[in-house]
Amino acid sequence: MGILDDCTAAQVEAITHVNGPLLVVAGAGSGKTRVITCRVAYLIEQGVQPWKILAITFTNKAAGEMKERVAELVGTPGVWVSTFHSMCARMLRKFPDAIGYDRDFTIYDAADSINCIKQCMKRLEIDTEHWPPRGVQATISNAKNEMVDAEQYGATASSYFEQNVARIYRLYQATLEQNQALDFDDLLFHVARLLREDPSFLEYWQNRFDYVLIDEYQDTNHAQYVIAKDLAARHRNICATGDPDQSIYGWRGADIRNILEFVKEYPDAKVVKLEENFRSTKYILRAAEQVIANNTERIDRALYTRKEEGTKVRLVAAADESDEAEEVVAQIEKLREQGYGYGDTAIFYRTNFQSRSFERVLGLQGIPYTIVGTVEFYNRKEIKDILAYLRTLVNDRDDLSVLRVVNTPPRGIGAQTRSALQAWAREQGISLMEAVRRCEEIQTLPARAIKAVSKFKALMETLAGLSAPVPEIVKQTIEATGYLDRVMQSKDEAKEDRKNNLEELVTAAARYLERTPDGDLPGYLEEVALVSQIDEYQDGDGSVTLMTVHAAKGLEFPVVFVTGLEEGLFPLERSTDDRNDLEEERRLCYVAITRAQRELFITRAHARMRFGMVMPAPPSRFIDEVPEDVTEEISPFEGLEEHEPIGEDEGATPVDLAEQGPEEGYEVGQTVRHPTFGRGEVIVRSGAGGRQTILVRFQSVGVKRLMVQYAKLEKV
DNA sequence: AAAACATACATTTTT
DNA sequence: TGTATGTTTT
Repeated sequence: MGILDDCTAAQVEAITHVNGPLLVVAGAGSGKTRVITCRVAYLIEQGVQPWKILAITFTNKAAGEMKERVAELVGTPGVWVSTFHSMCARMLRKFPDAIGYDRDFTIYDAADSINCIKQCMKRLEIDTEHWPPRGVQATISNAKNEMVDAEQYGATASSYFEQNVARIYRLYQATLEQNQALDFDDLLFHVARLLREDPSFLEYWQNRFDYVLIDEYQDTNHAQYVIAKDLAARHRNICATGDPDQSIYGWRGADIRNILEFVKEYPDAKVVKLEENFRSTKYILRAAEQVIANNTERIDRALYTRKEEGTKVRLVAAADESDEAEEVVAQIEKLREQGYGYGDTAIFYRTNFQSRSFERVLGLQGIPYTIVGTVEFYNRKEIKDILAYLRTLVNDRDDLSVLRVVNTPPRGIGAQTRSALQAWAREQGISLMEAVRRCEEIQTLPARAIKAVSKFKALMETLAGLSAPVPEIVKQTIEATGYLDRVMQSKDEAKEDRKNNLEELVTAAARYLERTPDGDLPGYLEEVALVSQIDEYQDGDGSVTLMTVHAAKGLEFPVVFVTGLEEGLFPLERSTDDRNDLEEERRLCYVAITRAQRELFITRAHARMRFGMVMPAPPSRFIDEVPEDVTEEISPFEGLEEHEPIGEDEGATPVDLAEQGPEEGYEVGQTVRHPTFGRGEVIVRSGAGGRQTILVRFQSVGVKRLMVQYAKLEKV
């Protein structure tokens, strides 16, 4: 089986271009990832040593899949395939001295980072109410992505906010160093900086790779751009692939210009365009094209497919989010009659909170479903607690983690004692754990506290002394610390869940060891810190997949529901003012549509519960941008045979459809009276005839959803 | 130190 | 609406 079998001429051109810069501009569904994979295999076949090839992907999942496929194609492992973040972590662990760190530094995730910033703000006596640490973190993160360090930031800070951020940034950075910790942005920033400032670091890594390939180049930020460019500068064998229309990470510092200006950077670059789509039917592709055509910041392209026309894009307008979910489920059931399984189906939404209504209805109907990344496993309290123990074992200078575990579960080291420990550590210029070790020297501590702290110290020494495989260490930590006992003794309603999560953590460690037989605790912690939501996703278990549009990047499904197409939600309200933001929302919509292979539904609700209040939701402008000749409207409730009546009026007889003319219906603004709810105003209506549903805001009980044919309403 | 109670706030999107 | 965090009470 040859590498180039089944490839189009354009694909072959991209795969076989051996020397010099190469840009592959590829539309959605054009087999871009396959091209990169084949190219890597081809290079090896041409005699390039596998370990001289570096391929950078967007997620760890994509990296794993690519590695596997290359091994299948040429039977050679050894290609370095990873994400920017994982790659940088490995580079820094190789030369930790270059940044003045230990080899076993800790990686802080976003939550740790915010936590740390919060503490810095408290120390600086900066009001965390007025300036949320989350916002400060985002500002610092952006600066790092632009490779602006704390000093530079301070030098250019003009507003009062910026000046305060500069102070926080400085202390935050100093704290990170003291804790031997790096946040996500540091991983990139330090590597990018070292490549520029440290000649030996630059030389080592430039010589290490002959070929550098970067997938999803449209989503690289400035630091990533610098890293890719500098790594490839010696051999100039850089291959970037991407689709400007799928750039959806601008808010994270991704700079679409990186791909748009690739040819300026490399004037001799070969550019290959892949315009044939192998994924979607004609109707779906037309819809996607017409939507994205409304963007101005783009390279005009003509995508085409040789696939059939297919089914038209179905537009569904539901009454509210519950109705939307019910309608989606009804359509899923209907498609099953046509041979589609649950596993063929994906439900996409703009924001995570929208998953709730779908979860509820799917659960109620007993339909198997998988949510990709809502309450992330590694964000759960019990998991973070145990991970903090493990981090402490690897790097005991990480005060943040030590502080987290020192009295978890409670062991008599209260707030007083903790403050005393912290103060003394600061005074002595030592880490918190060092202060724990020397607690007997602290004059201000009462004997009882010293006893408790000493016990903690002994516990940590026991754990640190374990030389066992990673899953065993995790298990020991959960048990020896008394954490599990504490959970089981508590009256916490979720204690069984917590126990299961802790067991799952041991299993996860075992899986890690299987993948990485020589893996150790530091390696496990690094992997845990850098897993993404999508990395956990496994298809093929026959369940409906729920995820945000962002998470859907790179995936495809036979049946796709793009939900919540409402002004203010998709596009998101805060993105509608700025044209660039709006265009990114539109690209996001384009990404969502182009995930669909055969059946595409675009749904919306007339009203949606937000912040506990029902808000009217006008249709998204993106719906108008889908041409009418590729769409088909589905009236609500179609296919839903048994719709539960609202209220207890079991005896109500359905009104014959024909008997109820449009003049019988309710209009928005109509005042009505209900036997139990009293007076109210119609705020939303949907459906027609006997199946008309209205939302009524009652003076006494708030908003209720009523079906006109069942509710005993009278017009006032 | 833990439970009971109160209130604030959330909705971008993620490595 | 639901969760997360803080405050009071025991």
